[in-house]
Amino acid sequence: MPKKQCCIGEGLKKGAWSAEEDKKLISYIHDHGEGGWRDIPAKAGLKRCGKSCRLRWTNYLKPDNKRGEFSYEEEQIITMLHASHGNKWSIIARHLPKRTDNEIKNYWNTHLKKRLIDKGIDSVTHKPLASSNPKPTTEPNKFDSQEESNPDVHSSQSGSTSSVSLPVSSSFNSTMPKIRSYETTLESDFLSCKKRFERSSSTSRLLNKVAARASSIGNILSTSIEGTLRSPSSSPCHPNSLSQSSEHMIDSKEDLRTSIDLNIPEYDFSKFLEQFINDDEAENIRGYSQDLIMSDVPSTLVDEDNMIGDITGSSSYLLDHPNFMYDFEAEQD
DNA sequence: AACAGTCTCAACCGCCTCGAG
DNA sequence: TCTCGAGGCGGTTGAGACTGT
Repeated sequence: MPKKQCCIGEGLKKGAWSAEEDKKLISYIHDHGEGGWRDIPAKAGLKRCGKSCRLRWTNYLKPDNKRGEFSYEEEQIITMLHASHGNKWSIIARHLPKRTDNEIKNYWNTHLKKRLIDKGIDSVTHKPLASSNPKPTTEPNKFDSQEESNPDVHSSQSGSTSSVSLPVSSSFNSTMPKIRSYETTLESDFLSCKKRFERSSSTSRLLNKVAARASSIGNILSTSIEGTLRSPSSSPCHPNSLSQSSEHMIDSKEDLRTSIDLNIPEYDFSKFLEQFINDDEAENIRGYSQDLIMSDVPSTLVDEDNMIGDITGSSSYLLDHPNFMYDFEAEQD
């Protein structure tokens, strides 16, 4: 039997869908449900191929679809997942149930990819571009002369210049200890971040922002993963063990949310990673953290209120998805 | 106002996967 | 085991919107 070719036929229409066509398709799927796409055009009175109908429905007409601006939280998730999966848009879309892979793909290509490149990060590997410095942000950053909080970070700059980008491109691995030595012992809740901003100069506010987000994300991850480590029978890299141990550690999500451990003194995220995770995975997580930091708004536009919201948003996602890291492995397996 | 260049994103293309027979 | 076809997927295109001159 000769293979019936899709999308090739007399009088099949291409290009943008009209409102009338949309109406016919919606009406048909409402009455008969999804599936059997090959037969839908004829039954619905459309001069389109079945594939075109399916794409139109899934990408645009489906009522579940969330459209419009991507939230900061969504951007963070996409960036993190892209660091792990690359251009596997369908996998990424599964973590954002109301977004289509096509929409995510478009958003990546038109916004997020450029943003990473502008920050000096390779949009494929999610690592700092080796041979080039990040492009300066739209406005130059001015390091205050009184800035003393983190001289190490200053030393990474060229010294005399007053126009700098975030001091991360040189190497996130080497930046982490600097951030930690600056002030990563966070207090009991996110509001402590705000206190620190209030008493800091513009530059240290910027550094605080970087440190706070790195610490915050690190602590969220550690709180989730430490549950696994403390469970005597668990294997830290096994997806099931995490959920089991989480039950022991955390009575409810709300408990976790309120007791999230921001009191770990001299918290050493890098060391923590080395304890239980292989080098490649540790590298990936550093990559996620770096992306979270670097995908921020231009560094000169520090908005404390938004930042607190951003941290909370990113953290909330991780709280809601305690198996987040392990889902990657499960999917890849 | 007119034009050119750039950006966005819906839609298409072609290949791949997987289940049915 | 092989073939076929439906559906899924990622890359690419191009029309329209937007922006700058």
